[in-house]
Amino acid sequence: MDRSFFFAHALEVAPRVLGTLLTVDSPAGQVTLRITEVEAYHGVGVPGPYDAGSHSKDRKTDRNASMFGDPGHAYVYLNYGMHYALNLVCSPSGIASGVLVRSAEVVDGADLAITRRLEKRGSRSTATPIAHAALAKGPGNLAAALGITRETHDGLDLFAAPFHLEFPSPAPTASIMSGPRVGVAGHAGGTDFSWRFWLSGDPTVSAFRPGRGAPAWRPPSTSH
DNA sequence: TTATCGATTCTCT
DNA sequence: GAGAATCGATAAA
Repeated sequence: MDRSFFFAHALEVAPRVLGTLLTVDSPAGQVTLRITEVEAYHGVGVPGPYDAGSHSKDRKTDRNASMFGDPGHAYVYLNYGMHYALNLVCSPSGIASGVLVRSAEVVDGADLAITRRLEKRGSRSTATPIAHAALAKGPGNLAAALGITRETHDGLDLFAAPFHLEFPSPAPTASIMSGPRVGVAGHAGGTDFSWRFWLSGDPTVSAFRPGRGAPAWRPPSTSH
């Protein structure tokens, strides 16, 4: 796998990135993930429909600057004031396009991932052990398991330390599913895009949560 | 097993 | 000042 992989639009890259082995190194050790669930986002100036759920939907800002940067780099942002999320920047520089890594299976460094998850969770909950399949389930958990923050990893090259990418073999194209993105409300005209991709039946794929914040659009009533 | 709700802070209007 | 690409605990069933 080389950088040219990321020169395409996020929508093309997203399904192909499934199964990729992502390693992040740190002084504490390294964690390797097998990516199982992603979402595509794009911004202003990109061909295709207006993506109202994207951070770069209107213009370049301080936060989303990395999304306009070179492909094959990381875009990391803080969400809900407490969770970091990792994006893989796509498309040539100047075009905002990225793949949000939602979930993955931890294939190496599980002990370190557990430690980081428990550290972030704090002393509040003592019980509730973390199942292996849930170690990197959801964008916030995934970033926590890898030890990724905006301060330390935003804008970094994915083809240089501390990152390492390895293409899967064989590519698991046969079992790829797609559907609406998660947690993105208020799409223009109520339309959503099937820009979420995951490996069918994989236990690490995050659960779909309907009804968090009512959708801006409702189907016409059949009664009355 | 499924649904609801509080936590917590940054970003952009 | 509102709302956000979420998580995990607790309540309800």
